Amino acid sequence: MSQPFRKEEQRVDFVRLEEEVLKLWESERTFERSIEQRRGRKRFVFIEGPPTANGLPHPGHILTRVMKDLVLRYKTMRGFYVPRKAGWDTHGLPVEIEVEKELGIKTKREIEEFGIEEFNRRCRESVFRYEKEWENATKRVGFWIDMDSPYITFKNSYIESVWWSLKEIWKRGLLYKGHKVVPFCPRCGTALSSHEVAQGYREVEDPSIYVMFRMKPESESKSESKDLPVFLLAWTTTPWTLIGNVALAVHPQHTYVKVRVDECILILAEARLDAVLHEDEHEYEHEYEILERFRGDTLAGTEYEPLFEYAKISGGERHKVVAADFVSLDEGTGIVHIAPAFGEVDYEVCRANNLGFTQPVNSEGRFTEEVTPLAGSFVKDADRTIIEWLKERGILFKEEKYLHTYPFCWRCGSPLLYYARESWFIAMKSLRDNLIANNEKINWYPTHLKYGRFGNFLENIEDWALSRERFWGTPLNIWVCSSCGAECCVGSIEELKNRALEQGDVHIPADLHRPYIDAVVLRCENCGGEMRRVKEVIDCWYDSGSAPFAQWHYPFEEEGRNGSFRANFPADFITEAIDQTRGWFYSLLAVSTALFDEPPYLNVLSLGHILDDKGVKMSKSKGNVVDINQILNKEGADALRWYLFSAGPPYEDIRFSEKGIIEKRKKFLSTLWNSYFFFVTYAIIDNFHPHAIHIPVEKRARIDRWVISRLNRVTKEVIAGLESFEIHTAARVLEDFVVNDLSNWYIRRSRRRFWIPEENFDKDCAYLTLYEVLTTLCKLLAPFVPFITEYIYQNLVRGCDCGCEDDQHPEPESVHLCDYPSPVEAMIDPELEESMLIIIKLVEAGRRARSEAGIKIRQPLRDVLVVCSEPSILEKAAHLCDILKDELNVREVRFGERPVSDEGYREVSVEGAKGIRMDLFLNTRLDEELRAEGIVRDVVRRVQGMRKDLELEYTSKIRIFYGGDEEVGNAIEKFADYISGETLAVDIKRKRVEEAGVQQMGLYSKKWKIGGKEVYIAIEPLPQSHSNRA
RNA sequence: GGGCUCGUAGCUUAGGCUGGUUGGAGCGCUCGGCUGAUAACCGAGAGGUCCGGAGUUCAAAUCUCCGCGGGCCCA
Repeated sequence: MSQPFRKEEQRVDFVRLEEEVLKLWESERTFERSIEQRRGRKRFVFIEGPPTANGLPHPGHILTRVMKDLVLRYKTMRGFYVPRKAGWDTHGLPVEIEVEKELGIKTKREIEEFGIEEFNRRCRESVFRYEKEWENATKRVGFWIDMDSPYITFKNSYIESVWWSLKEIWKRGLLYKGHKVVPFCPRCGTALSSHEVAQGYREVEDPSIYVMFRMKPESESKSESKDLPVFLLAWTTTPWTLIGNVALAVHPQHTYVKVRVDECILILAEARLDAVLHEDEHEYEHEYEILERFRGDTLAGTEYEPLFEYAKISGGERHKVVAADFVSLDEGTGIVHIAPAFGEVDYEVCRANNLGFTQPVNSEGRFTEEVTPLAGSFVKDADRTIIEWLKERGILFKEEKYLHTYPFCWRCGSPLLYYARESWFIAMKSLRDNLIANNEKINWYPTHLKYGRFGNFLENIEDWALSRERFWGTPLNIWVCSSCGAECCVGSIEELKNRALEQGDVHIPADLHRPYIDAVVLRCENCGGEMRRVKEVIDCWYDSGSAPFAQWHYPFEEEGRNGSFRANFPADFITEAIDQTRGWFYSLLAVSTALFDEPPYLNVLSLGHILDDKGVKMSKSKGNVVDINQILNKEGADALRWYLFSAGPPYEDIRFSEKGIIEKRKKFLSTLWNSYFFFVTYAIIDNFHPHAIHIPVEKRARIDRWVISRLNRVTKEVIAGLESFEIHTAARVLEDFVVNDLSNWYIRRSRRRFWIPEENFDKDCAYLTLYEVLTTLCKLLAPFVPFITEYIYQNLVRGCDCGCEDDQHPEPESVHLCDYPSPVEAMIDPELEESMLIIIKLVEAGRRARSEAGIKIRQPLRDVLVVCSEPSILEKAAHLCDILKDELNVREVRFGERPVSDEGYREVSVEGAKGIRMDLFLNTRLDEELRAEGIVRDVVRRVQGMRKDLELEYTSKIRIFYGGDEEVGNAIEKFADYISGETLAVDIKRKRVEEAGVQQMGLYSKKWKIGGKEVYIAIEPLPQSHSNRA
C-alpha cells in the first residue's frame, strides 16, 4: 500500500493555505455540490438580508456574513437542503444622497433641474459600484452564498412582485392616503430621514409662552364664576404654530383646577399651579384662589374662541378641548396646544377625535396667502410678531426662555419644521393583533427581544408611512383620474399594458422606474378620463420586506429553479444586527402579516455590533473603522472567524481587537495544526494506513477510550450550542477540547506510543484513535473554520481514499460534503472521564510538590502516596495509575497509605472530583540508582537538544562521543541501551573528548553541566538510510 | 428626553435565570522550573470597592429600585 499522506511543514502560512482551499472549492464546485447533494431532503430556508453595494463592506457586515455562513454550513452538514440566494438592496434615500454628493447638489429642485432620468441612471449605476469588493470579501471570509443569481430590488420582476403585493393590500382597503408630519428642511425643500434628523440635534433657546384661550360663553356659563372671563391656559415653544391651532388637549385622568387670578379665571392642571403661578422670578408671582377641581376628561368637548381666524380648517370639528394620554405634567400647564399640520402627535390626536385639518404654511416654510398679515414670511421669523399680537390682546399670560434640544438640518443648519405632507399609509394599526399573534410564532435570539424591544414596538405600532417624495425607488403603483378623481392600483405589467392609453410613442417602458413610468397614462374605467400616476416612490424597507416572495417573482413565476415561494415560506432562519429590529425584522413581518397573515421567519438571531477596541462604535467620521482586508491578509479568515465566534455571545456587542485575533490564531489554530502535523509526521514515518487495521474502541488503551469519550461529549455539547445559537459556547467547548484534551493531554501523553519503531498493537491503537479524533474534529469544526478543516481533511481523508485500491471507505471529497458527526452515547464513559480528571488533579499536585522540593521532573523518584477519605476516588485513580506514575516520574504509586514517618515525604493537597480533598505525599529521597537514572535522562535531553540544533530528521541516526566526569560517564555506560533507544544512537563511545579534541574531530560538540559535573558530548550524524525505522 | 441592553483583575471573559464556603479561567505581569512540548509547556505569586448607591434577606456579583458609563432603537 502506498503512503497516503502528504508531508507537512511545522510552520504554516494560513493565508496561503486559505487561498489554496478557495481554489479547490472553485475548481470542484464544492459549494454548489454541498447544496445539490441534499436536494430532496428537508429544506432549511434562509433569507439573505440584502446589503447595498454603494460603499465598502464594514466590519459589521463581515460579522453577519460569517454568522450566516456558520449556521448554513452546519445545517447543510446536518442533512438539510439549504439553497442560499444572495440579494442586493438597491433603492432609497441613502443611494440618492450618495449620488447627490457626487453631483454636488443638495435639493430636490436641483435634482429635477439635473433631470430625473440621468439622476436615476446614476443611482442604478452606483449601487453596484462596490459589487466586486463585496464579492471578494464575501468569498474571502468563506461565506458560501449564490452570488450568480441574486435577487435585486430594482429589477422589473422584483418591482412587479412588490406591485402585486401592494395591490393586494390596496384591495383590502389597507392602503390609504393621509398626512404625515415629517421633519422638513424649509431651505432645502425636502423631508429628512430619521437618520439625518438624528445627526442634527442641537441645544437652543426658544421662546416659551403661556397663552390664554378664551372659553366660549355657552361653555363658560356652566360654571358659577361671577362675570369674569374664563381662559384655558396653554403652553407652547413654537408661537408660529398657533396660526394652525385646531384644538387643545388635556390629560383625561389628571386633576385640573379653575383658579381666579387677578381679573380673570384660568384653567390648568393642579400639578402645574406652583410652577406656572409661583415662579421664583417674582415678576410673575400671582396670587390665586382655587375655585373648582375636576378631572381632565370633564373638560373634553369644551369649546373655545379661536386665537386666529386666518387658516381655514376643513374636514371636521375645531377649537375644542380633547383628552389625550400623552399630555404630560412635567412641563407647561397640562393643556397642550394642538396644530395637526405641525406635530405628529397633534395630527394623530386630531384624526382620532374627528377634528379638522389646516395647513397655513407652504413647502418653503412660509405662511400662505390666507394668513394675510404674515403671508410670505418665514414661520420662525413670525414668532416675535405673534407674541406681540397676543400681548396687545392681553392673552399672553407670561413669556420665558426655554432651553431644549431641537433638530437642525445637517446640510444647511436651518431649524427643521415638523410639517404635515400628504402621504400614503398601510394601516398596520388595524393589523396589530395579527402582528402580535405572528410574533408569537417566532423564536427570538436573544429571547428578551420577543416581548422586549420588538414586542413593545408591536404593541404601539403605528400605520406605515409608505410613500416617499423622491426619485430612486419602486414607483408607487397608484394612478389617479384627473377628471373624476378615481384611484386604481396596478398589480402587474400585464395590467399596466391593458389599461394604458396609446399615447403617441409612450409604450410600457423597459424600465419601470421614474421618469418613464410617470409618462404612462391609463384610461379611467369610471369616467373614461385620463389617469396619471401619483408622484411618489415607496419606502425601500418595503422592498426588502418583500424579499420572501419578490425574490421568486411570485406570483408570476410559481416554480423557479430552486423551487417556489411556497416551498420557501416561511424562512427557518434569518440573522442581522440588532439595529434591524425595527428595520428589516419588522418590515418582513409587516408585509408578510398584511399579505399572508403568517410570520415570514421562524427563528431570528439578532447580532451585536462591532465596536472599536475602546468600546466605541466604528464610523468613518471617527476614523476607527478597522480594515478587514488587512486582517484577512495577515491573519486569515479562519482566525477572524474563530475570534468572532468564540469571543462572546453573538447577540452582544464585541470590542474588536486585532490582538484578540492573533491570540486565537496562535492558541487555537496553531494548536490544531500542530496536532495534525504531529499525526502526519509520524504516520508517514510508520507508513500508517487508517483503513488497513480495525481495532474496536473497547480494545484500545484507556487513554484512547478517554479521548474518544471526550470527543463524543464535546460533539453533544457543540450540537446543543449550535441548535440554540449559543455559538460562543459551542466554539469554546471545541477550543477547550483541542487545546487541553487533545493537544496538551492526549497527544502529549501518547507521544511515546508513536515512537516505538517496530510493529505494535498499542501503537496502532494510538494511530487509529488520533486519526479518528482528527477527522471527526475536522467535521465538527468545518462550519466554524472552513479552510483549515478542509485542508486537513483533504490530506487525512481524501489523500487516503485516493491511495487505496478496492476502496471500502468512500468518503466525501470535501469536509463540507460530510454529515455532521452525531454523538455516540455508548462511547461516553463518565467514570473514565472522572478517573482521568482525578489523575490530572493529582499530577498537578505532584508537580507542585516537586517544584517546592526543587526536584525536576526528569529526576526519577522512588514513590508517591495518595490518600483520600473517599475510597471510591482512590479506586478510580488506581485505574489510571500508570499515567500518574509516568507523569510524576516515580517508580511506584501507592493508594490509601500515609507514610510511616513523614521524613523525606513532601505533602500537598488538592481538590479532586466533586471538591473532595486528596493528599499526595511525594518521596523526595534519592539513592545512587535514582541519581544515575536522573543523570542519564539529562544526557538524553542534551543530546536531543543537539539533534535539534543540527536540524536532524526525527529518524536520522547518530553516533555519540562523550567524556568528562566519571560518575556521569558510568551512568551513561550503564544505561547505554536506553540512551540509544531515545536518541537513535547506533554507537555511544567514551572518548577523551576535551573541548579542543572534539573540535579537532570536526563534530558538533558541547560542554554541559549535569548533576553539577562537567561533561562533554559530541554527536555525529550518519547518512539517512532508506528504510523508515527498521 | 423615552425604551431595550451591556458594565466582573491592565485586557478578553465564566458565573447571574434558580442568592449560600476563600468570585473561576485565558492573555499580560513578577518569580522559579522545563526544553524533540507546538510562535510551546509546568509550578508559584501579585492583581477584584463584581460600575456607584439604596433596598429585600440570616446571607447579594446574582433579586428589586435609583443613579453613572457604553451600545442600539425611538424622539
